[in-house]
Amino acid sequence: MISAPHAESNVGRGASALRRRILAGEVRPGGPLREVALAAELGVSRNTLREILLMLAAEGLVQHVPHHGARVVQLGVRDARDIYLVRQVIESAAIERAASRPLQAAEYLSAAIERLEDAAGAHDLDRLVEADLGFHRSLAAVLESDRLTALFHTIETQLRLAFSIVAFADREYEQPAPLVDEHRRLQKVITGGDVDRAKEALLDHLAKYETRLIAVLREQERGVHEAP
Amino acid sequence: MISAPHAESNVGRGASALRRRILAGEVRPGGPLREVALAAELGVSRNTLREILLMLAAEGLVQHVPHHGARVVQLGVRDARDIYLVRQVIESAAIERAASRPLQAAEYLSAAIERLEDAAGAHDLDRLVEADLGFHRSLAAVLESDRLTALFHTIETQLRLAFSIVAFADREYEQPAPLVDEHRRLQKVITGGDVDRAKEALLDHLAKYETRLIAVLREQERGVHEAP
DNA sequence: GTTGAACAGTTGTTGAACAACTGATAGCGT
DNA sequence: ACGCTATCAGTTGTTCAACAACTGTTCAAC
Repeated sequence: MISAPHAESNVGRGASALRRRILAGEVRPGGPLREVALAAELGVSRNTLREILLMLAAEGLVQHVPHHGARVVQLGVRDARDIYLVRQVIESAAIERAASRPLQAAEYLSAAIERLEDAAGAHDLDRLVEADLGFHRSLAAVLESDRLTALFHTIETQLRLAFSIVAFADREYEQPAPLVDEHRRLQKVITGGDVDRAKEALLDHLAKYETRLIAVLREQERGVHEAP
Repeated sequence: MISAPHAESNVGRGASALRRRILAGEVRPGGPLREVALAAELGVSRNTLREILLMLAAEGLVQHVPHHGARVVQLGVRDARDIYLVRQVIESAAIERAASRPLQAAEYLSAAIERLEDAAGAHDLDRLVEADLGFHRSLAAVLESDRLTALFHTIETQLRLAFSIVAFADREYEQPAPLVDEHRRLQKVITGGDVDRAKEALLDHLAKYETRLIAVLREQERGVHEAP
């Protein structure tokens, strides 16, 4: 019964590898993912690669167009609005629930804040983005809903994809102090118990990032339109 | 440019067929889906069948266990709680949004009510279940969020799966009049504009069905436990 | 009775092959 | 120059047959 540590399957490994590549920007959003070439690069057969692409499609990293294969998802303004609407819905609900289980919420969020402070101290941009997302993931986790957590995960992935482009264009992350402060304020008002005020603070916070992301995406869309 | 009506792909057709079979109860929840046999029955190759299974897994109809293949999802009490939590979150959010676009909400919901009345008049149980779900789908549609709509769709599918078993055990649907009335009341209070009262009515409604579903699932789980 | 080794059934994965579709190119007629 | 269509190369969709890897079971040996 010493069940060997289950070397992950090829599609699992391949999916991780491709996910990493895409998030690293090795294939630009909208760019095609050719089956034969990718299969060779990942060292798997084409059939296996197709399964990998299906998985990443379910994760929202990849888009399937019939007879044109898979493309890396390219977020548009419409997607950004949708994503932030979902975040409003999920995270607001989490705030409501946090009010009825304050100790657990406080624990989750303070741990997240610590990670944010560490990342800010290390001047590591990737870790900072990660910790920012992590804070909100912890908030969503208060709901203890597998399905909402899964949805939040796909959204997180898509945001990471967007950030991998946006981060350079956004000065905010270069001055991490106010970002940490703002999340700390969020934490306090959420664990404070005043649901309405907490929700309001959250919506403000999200709206700020939404408009910022949309601005960059608009710029990008215009660029695509201008340069054929 | 007369682009022929795109005969659906094999995996699309196969997925529809298998979905229909599962929802028709031809494979009982928890039952295994053997690749070779199924591929033969659906008239596709095993590779294609695997893609089909991945799609249904993304839809939440099928569950993948490494080296044991796919099983029809078997909802447990925990799933039922989660599903109804998600419905609370999504439909409550929809009610809030409905307040700011009352004409559209009224239109969607009244159409849904009409379908419910038709189904009730026809004494068709399947159509009644469908119309019940349709009412709530219309409510969720007010959010106009692709991602939340998609999540709601997977939940709807899982509920259909559960109902295909539960409906027989539940007398409620045999007397459709109160069911229609309750939804009509919901419609009125939602389009009425009093968000808090509407939410309260919704939560009551959902809680009723949740406890009913959980009761049946518990019964079922006990049955499984007793009869090896 | 426990251990362990062979076994049959199933999933995981591969490679090659062909069909079907798409977009682009080149040629034709006007 | 313009529009049509025939062809073509590249890509995806799908199949097939085979083998490797894993699982639960059966059966024999101790």
